Amino acid sequence: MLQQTRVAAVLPYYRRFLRRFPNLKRLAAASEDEVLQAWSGLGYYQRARNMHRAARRIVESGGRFPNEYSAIRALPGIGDYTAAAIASIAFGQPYAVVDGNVIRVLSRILAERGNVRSAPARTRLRKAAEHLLDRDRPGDFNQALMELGATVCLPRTPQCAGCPVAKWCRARRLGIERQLPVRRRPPRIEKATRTLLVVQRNGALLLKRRPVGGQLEGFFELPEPADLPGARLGPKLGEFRHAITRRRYRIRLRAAELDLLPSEFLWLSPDQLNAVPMTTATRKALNQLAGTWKR
DNA sequence: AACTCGGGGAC
DNA sequence: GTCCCAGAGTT
Repeated sequence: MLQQTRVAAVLPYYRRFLRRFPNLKRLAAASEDEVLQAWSGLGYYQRARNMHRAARRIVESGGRFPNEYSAIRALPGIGDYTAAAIASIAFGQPYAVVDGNVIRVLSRILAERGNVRSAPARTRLRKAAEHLLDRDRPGDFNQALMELGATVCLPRTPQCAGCPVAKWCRARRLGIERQLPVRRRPPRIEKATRTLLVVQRNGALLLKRRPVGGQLEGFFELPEPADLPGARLGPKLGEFRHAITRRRYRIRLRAAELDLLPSEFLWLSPDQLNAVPMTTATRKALNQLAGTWKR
C-alpha cells in the first residue's frame, strides 16, 4: 500500500484491509472484486491485484510467507524496494531499501548532483545505502533513514537545525541542500513529419528566407507545401532525419512545379547557395539531392 | 530509459 | 498549479 503513497493516506485503508483480510489464507480466499473494493480510493489498483495474486501463490505453495530475499522479490508486485523492506524489517536480513526518502537523504548527505532518475546516480545511492546499512539492525536502520526523510530531510524545506546527521551532510556544508535531489525529467520528445519542396528553374533552386525577428533570422531554407499553395507536387526525391532540441523530424523531399512566381522567394544558383546562411535541414536536403540534382 | 498507473496533501 | 509520495511492471 505504501508504494508511492503517503503513510497518512494509507493508514485508514491498512486498518480496514487487515480487519477484512486478517491473514494470507483469508486474502487468498477472497475474490479479486472484494480485494479491489477494499482498495478502492487508494489508487494504483494493480498493487491490489498483485498482492492478491501473491497471496494465492503463497497459499498454493504451502502457505508460508517466503523468508529469503530472492523468493520475496519474485512475488508479483514486489520489486527491489519492497523485497528489501520485507527482508530487513520482517526477517532481519541485511538488505538496504532505496525509496524516495532514502534517495533524498543520501543525495544530500553525499551531495549527489547527478539526476537521481538516471541509472548511474541510482547505483551510487544504492551502494551508499548498502555501505551505511547497520547489518545488526537492518530493519531499524532502513526505517530510521526513511523516517528521517519523511520528518526532517523534507523535499523543499529540510529542517537541518534538527537533523541528527547534519554535521556529516555535504549538501548542507555546500549550502545546496534545497537544490537536491536533482530529478530532471527529460523534455518530452515530439515527433513530426515535414515536407520540403524542391522547385527548380534554369538550374536555380527556389528558397525562402526566414523573416526578421524570429529564430534563425535571415537563414535560407527550402519551402514547404504551406508556403506554396499553388504548387503541383511531383515525385519524392529523398528522405532524412533532422533533430531540433526536443523535436525529431522525418523530412521528405519532393519535387514541385509552379505556375505563378511567388514574390517572397528567391532563385539561387548553386554558387549563390554556397554563399548564404542556410538551415541545417536544408543543407542536409541539398547534400542528399547532390546525386539527383544537377544544374 | 521512458511510460503508466491514482489520489491526496503540502506549498 | 506543481511536486511528490515507504514503486512496479511493461515496452
